Amino acid sequence: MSNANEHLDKILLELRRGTISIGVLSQLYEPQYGYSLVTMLSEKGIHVEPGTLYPLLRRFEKQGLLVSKWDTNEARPRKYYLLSETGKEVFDLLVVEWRSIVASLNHLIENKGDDVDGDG
Amino acid sequence: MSNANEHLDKILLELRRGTISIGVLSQLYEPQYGYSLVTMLSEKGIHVEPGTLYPLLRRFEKQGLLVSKWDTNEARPRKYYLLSETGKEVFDLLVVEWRSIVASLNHLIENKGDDVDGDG
DNA sequence: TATAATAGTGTGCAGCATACAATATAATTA
DNA sequence: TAATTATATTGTATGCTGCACACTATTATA
Repeated sequence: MSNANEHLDKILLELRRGTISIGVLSQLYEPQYGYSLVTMLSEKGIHVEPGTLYPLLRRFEKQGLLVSKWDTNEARPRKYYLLSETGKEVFDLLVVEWRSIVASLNHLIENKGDDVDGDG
Repeated sequence: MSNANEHLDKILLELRRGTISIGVLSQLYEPQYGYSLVTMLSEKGIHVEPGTLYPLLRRFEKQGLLVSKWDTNEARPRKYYLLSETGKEVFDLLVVEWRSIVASLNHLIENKGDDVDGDG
């Protein structure tokens, strides 16, 4: 008990979840394949499990946010994903909303509980 | 089709989800009751459904992050929630991680897909 | 009676994590 | 050469968590 970290991990899990989509989409202005995304995002501080990423990529493709094509010229066949036009629109809007969320959250965090209101 | 907004909404839903916890906890350095949190957070840009908040508050209390007490002196009985010591620890750590996530995400967003590496 | 304030519950659905399976290549060893 | 291991690469199935939505319940007030 008193293991604050356990609860932390759970909340963080939830917190990171939503950020995966935006992280993945951000990297697909140029074609990438799943495996490269996993390692690349990991290097940049976004840890994504393969078992999370692959279904995500497929879902996004199904939704029309991504397009894919197999490259069988290389040693091993790789499935490259790329943002569609719709995907770019979605990503742009997503970024706008993301910034708004970050702003709201930061505001809350900075005046944590301090009940500041100008109308006194 | 081509309704980018539908997919956007889904991703945004996921994105906001994780932020609810941190938003709620941030407001509980001083006692608040559920209903006031809903309206207060809403004013500050974090929309939370009552059906989301109440279970969340109870879960957090069960996890020891919050403590609660009924105030029956006022007109209607209100259940006030407040951060416990553990809750404060968790919140502090949460903020640290949150900032880290924001930094990573912002970095990805800014160099979206531009494969910039200094070793080139 | 109707409405607002306040708290609570139950169900459904989405989606990540975990673990697992499958294939192909490259490197290692016997 | 053959068997073994490691790595690259994609994929699937199941379980758990938790939000959204819709709903119920209670009390105060008009």
